[in-house]
Amino acid sequence: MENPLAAKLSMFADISLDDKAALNWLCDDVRVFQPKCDVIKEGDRPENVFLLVDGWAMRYKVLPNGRRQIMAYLIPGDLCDIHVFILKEMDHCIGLLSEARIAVIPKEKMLSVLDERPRLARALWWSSLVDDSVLREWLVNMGQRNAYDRIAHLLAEMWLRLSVVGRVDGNSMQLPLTQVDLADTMGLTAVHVNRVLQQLRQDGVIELASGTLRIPNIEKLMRVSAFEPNYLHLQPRVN
Amino acid sequence: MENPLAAKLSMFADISLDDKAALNWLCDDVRVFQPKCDVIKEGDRPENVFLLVDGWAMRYKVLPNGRRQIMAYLIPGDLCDIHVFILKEMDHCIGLLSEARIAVIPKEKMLSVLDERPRLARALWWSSLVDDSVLREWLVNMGQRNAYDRIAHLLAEMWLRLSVVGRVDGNSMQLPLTQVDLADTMGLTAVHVNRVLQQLRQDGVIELASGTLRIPNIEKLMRVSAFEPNYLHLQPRVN
DNA sequence: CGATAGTTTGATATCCTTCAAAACCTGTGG
DNA sequence: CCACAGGTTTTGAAGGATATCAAACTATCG
Repeated sequence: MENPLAAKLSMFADISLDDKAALNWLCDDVRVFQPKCDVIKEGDRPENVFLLVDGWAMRYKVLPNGRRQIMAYLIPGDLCDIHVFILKEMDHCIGLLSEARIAVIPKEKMLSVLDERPRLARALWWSSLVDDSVLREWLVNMGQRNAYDRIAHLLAEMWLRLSVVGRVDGNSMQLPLTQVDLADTMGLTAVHVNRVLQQLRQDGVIELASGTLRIPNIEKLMRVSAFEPNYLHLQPRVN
Repeated sequence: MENPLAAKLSMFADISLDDKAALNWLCDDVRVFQPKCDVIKEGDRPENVFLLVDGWAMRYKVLPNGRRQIMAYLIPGDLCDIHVFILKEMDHCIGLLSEARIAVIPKEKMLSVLDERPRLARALWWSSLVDDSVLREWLVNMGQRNAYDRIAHLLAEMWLRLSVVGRVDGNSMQLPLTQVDLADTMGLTAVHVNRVLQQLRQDGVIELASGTLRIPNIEKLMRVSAFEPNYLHLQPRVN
């Protein structure tokens, strides 16, 4: 399968064969991690950059009172901050939602590629600006949408992001999230997430069971969530 | 008054006199803008970077249904994305909350400084990573805290950020926000913000009137909001 | 096949919203 | 210097979305 980062970056720029080779070189140390383990912990001072090659991860934070907020999902092709090592220490954790294959990239290696391949550097810049944009949209989601629209919006976003990296198969995709995960993402309780999901199923918007999400009608999902894809900055609009 | 960006960056690294001169050179085109006007609009393709020298601005988005979400406050020393021009178009607006003095920096100028002053480039990198971190914390705030804690937390954050750039005078600061602004920031209604502010006043946590916020006891504010300043990455802890 | 994680259900509580109106500012023009 | 206009803050009453608690049900996996 193609390098998912190359797939994503080619939404922004033409990635040459040389660039692809450089990306593959970055990914020459791929390790397998078990689900539920933390790749980076709050307080760490990371010396490497991680590139998720396969599987799902999340950024999250646990408050003193025990509540957890998930702040981002990382999917194949996502880098965990190209420049983390600038900060003195991590202010949040990155944990795995599924088994994952992760490329471990020493910072020197990352920096050398950024240095020698300006076109790639620019594309990676674009990618991290898009990550910021996604984060802002999550804030909008939490602040301005009710539970139903909020969950629908998240599912639509993940569907689009996954399709860019070839992880959508027809009208279904893997969704390795429990209802508790969804709750901690959306600022809701698991109980309420459960009821909303039932509603979404009843309305024929989604089919969700045993880790597989089927979207019978993407337009409908987009419509009910008032989804505006511009914030994903996929200029050749997906779909 | 000192360049507020230099003040902020020196929280991260020693900024040399040369670096300061470079920063001042970046800021040689300062323009005055009136409150409530938009500096950048959704859909724009900005060719300049803006540095807020004085006043308050906000990032915000207006949904199709008319609801507004404020996603960040910009205060003196804040850049509106050092690399916006990489994106094809803006996905949100930047509007002014007060009269403001803004340095307009052509992208070439910005890029040349990043190129020639690696230490400064690194410090600006740090700054934009901190901005991301703040955004993530806002998500935590929305998702996991109730209205009272949420507002207290925001006020604590702004107090710290403003003190870094010398905008806190003793135990008071300017807060050019209406209760509607606060509501659109926190995902609450203005009515509820009003009642929570009354509660905060009653509890002796804040004094807020006519655009001035007084915090009689910072420790108390930090305590009630369970404020953990690590996400601001001010290594020599302020206070 | 029992243990454990995840999902579903019901009943009740609460936080926050909605709507509507009054009171209060602040600036402006007469 | 007053009056008026528009934005902002405050108040009250009532409704709704989501939380909380507790228990049952259902998968999944060694």
